[in-house]
Amino acid sequence: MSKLLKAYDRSRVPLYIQVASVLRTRIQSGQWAAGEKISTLEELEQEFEVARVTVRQAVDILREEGLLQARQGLGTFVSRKTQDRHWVKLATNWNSLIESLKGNVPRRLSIDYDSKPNLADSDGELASSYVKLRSVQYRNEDPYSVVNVHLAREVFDLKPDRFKNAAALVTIDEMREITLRNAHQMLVIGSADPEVADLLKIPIGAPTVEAHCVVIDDGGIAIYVGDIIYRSESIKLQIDLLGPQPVLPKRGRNGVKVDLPRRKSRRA
Amino acid sequence: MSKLLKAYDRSRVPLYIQVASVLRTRIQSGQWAAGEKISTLEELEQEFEVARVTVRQAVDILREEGLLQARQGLGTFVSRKTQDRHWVKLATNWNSLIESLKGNVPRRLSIDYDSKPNLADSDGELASSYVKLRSVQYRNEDPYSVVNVHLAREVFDLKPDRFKNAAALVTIDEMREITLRNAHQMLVIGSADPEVADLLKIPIGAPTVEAHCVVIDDGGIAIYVGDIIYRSESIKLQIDLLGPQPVLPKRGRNGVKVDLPRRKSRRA
DNA sequence: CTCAATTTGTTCGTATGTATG
DNA sequence: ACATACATACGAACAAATTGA
Repeated sequence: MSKLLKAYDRSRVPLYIQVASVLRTRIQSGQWAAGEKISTLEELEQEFEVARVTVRQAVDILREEGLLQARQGLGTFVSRKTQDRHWVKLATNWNSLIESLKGNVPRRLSIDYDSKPNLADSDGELASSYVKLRSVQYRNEDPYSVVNVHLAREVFDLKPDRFKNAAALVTIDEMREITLRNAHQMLVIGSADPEVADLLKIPIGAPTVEAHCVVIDDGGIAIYVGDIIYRSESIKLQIDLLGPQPVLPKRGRNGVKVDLPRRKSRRA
Repeated sequence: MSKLLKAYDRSRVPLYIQVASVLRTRIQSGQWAAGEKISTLEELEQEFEVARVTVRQAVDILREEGLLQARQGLGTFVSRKTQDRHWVKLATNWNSLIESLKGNVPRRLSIDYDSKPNLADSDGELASSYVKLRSVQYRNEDPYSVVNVHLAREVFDLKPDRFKNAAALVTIDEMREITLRNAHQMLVIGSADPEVADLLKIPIGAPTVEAHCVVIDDGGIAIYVGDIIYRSESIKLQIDLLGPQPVLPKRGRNGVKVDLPRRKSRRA
């Protein structure tokens, strides 16, 4: 029994697929550079402790993907053109979040006028009613996130047309009449259900990044609740550990007067 | 051809596994409450457009997991005791990071005295030499992260014994003689290679959160470079969008004099 | 109590995919 | 390339348990 069979039992994914993904990672991470000759079939056979045919199946997959080229009698080589992935940087503060949304064009899927969001503990209080907006975000014709937004009805009614056609947060950011008390985001790793898989063009069960984003106004009401599902492939998160700059009130030039977070309580 | 077959082609994961994970998500998300009767086999058959037996295989998996209970003639029900997962909150600032590390006991795997870390663009300059520490972090006997730390040799030599036996960042935090200029973290979603899968007790290819954490001293040298791989299951990330409090210099009571990040440049 | 409707449980046959040696 | 074994997936038929009319 191969060393991997214990792990194989855990995963249930066909062995040759597993081997393929390990090899793919080695190429994409640069562990095997472009043009380089990779281990021989025999070496791989021994390393993974699987049959020769199984290794071949794995290599075949990567050949179809264009990552590998095999030449009889010579060996298997990493293709030259290994274009690196283009990353989408997830925003970790209000300003960059708004900035990143400005260019985006959401494709609206549906609007539902009678729906309530799920709130966690520190997500403020429910508004009396919400409008639910569903859309998909694209970047170069490629879908990269599914967005489910619950917008407090009173806020939506202030600029219904604008909210229907632009990113909701950008619109909120522009509205002088709204003052924010808090805005936060909770991220977890999930996996794509059939519907999301279809929208994002990824396999069912593929890992996703699920963001639960809540904006609370000065009345303590959750006026915006966004549940956003990103395809995890192209997501990067940059976090400055030593105090990212606080959002300063001067930001008000754009209309939003932001309450500074309280210095206390956080570490209580 | 079933609606899912196109997606199936994308994923290559056995159909019944895919169906099982969708059902599992519905239960864990509370979409199907505890005690509730779920759709009949026939309905699921139609929804997923797969054969009866395939649905049954999926249900069987969840029964073995204890999530479902089936009763002939009656239906299939969600088990009462759906204990929710216990999350590990990833730290997003220095103080909470240090705090979260203090209790932890790393199990050292190896020490390598001749190894260089991979640095990204804004990761500062390389020190002349590094010590590489490899360990696994546990929480209640369960492994949850694999840690690969490169520590500047000069820093390591100041307290070699301490660094060998405690979390490196905590030790750095305690050292008066070190002043920090910058510390940041880059997160991406990856997948487990055989070695990591074995250490974290997860299937090969299971999604992981890869953190690239860099600490730069006042000389611009990357004195600490940690590549940490978390099992993604139990990771939560909480981000305050409206200005998380900056780490104040008063923190120096603990020995570390921290340079405030510069107000400029960031948005240049 | 019996009957019918509903729903899970079981089995057969067949075709294809996966993995070994 | 071949022979073997087992896993995956389909469709269909039938058996067994539960409920309510």
